[in-house]
Amino acid sequence: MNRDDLALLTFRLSRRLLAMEEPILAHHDIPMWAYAVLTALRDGPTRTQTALATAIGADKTRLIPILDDLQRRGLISRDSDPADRRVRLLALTPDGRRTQESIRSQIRAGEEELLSALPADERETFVRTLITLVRTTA
Amino acid sequence: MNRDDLALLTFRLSRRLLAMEEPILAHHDIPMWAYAVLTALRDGPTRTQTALATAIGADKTRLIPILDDLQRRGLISRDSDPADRRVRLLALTPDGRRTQESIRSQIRAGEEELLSALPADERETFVRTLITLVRTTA
DNA sequence: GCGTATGGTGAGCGCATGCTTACGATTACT
DNA sequence: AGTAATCGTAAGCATGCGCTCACCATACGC
Repeated sequence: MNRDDLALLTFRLSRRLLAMEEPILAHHDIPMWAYAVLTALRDGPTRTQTALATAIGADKTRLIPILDDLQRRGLISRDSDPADRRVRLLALTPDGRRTQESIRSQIRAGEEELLSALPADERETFVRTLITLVRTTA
Repeated sequence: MNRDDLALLTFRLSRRLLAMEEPILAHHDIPMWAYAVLTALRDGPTRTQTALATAIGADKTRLIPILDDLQRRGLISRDSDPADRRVRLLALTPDGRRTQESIRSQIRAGEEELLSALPADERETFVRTLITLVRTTA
């Protein structure tokens, strides 16, 4: 097979998908990394900012102002853990969850449109395999 | 479905695949964009550097030193088009083709290892769909 | 011949990011 | 009690990149 490398292919697709998301995120005034934070917290609170940074693939020192802004806007809560006062417990607020859901549904609509060109079984296989590969390479 | 967005997923996978490629490229002293150039030229010469930049998603002004270096190392040829002396005709040299093939086969080996965890039909569907989506979003 | 456009190139601005270092507060271990 | 490690934060360095502007050479249409 004479195809391009997976890195080049995923790099190109990633940039295009990010470009598709950009107007939606801009409309909510939420940068991409902030959205990644909201998305990561959707499944439940996170204990330690270090763990959150690792989960989303961001540098923890870069995360500080992002969390500051999300907290200031009332989209996340950031509490000291009584069990260990070094640690911050991070969670979505109801407002944060609503914002994340709103952005996600708009993004999802764009994804559905893009994926609609594919047979249903192929799109499902693609998404499932993508998730598997992200997990495998973690 | 409560999965992450495709942009976040492909962004993470892309970074990991690029990280997998990095030692291979470093060993050949070929930066990622230079490798993208060599890969793009594998299918045949390109007429205009502008077209090449567009094809690989790079800024044409960023391409200049990359092409300079590849040319200096004898991996590409860069000739003026007699039909239009503004234009550069770009092509792989035999050395460039060998270098691209060598890098590609090492990258491919790593990809095969990664993909080997998947059923054969799923990996083929994934790759084919990835290529389709890159084309669709161009 | 003139005006407009394109290709290639050089220079540079501003932003984002990976990474390092360091510090204070706190925890854990001996 | 002393030491080491961790968490969160601040500051900063170096690099890469998107993008703009400008210029020269060349091409094209009128």
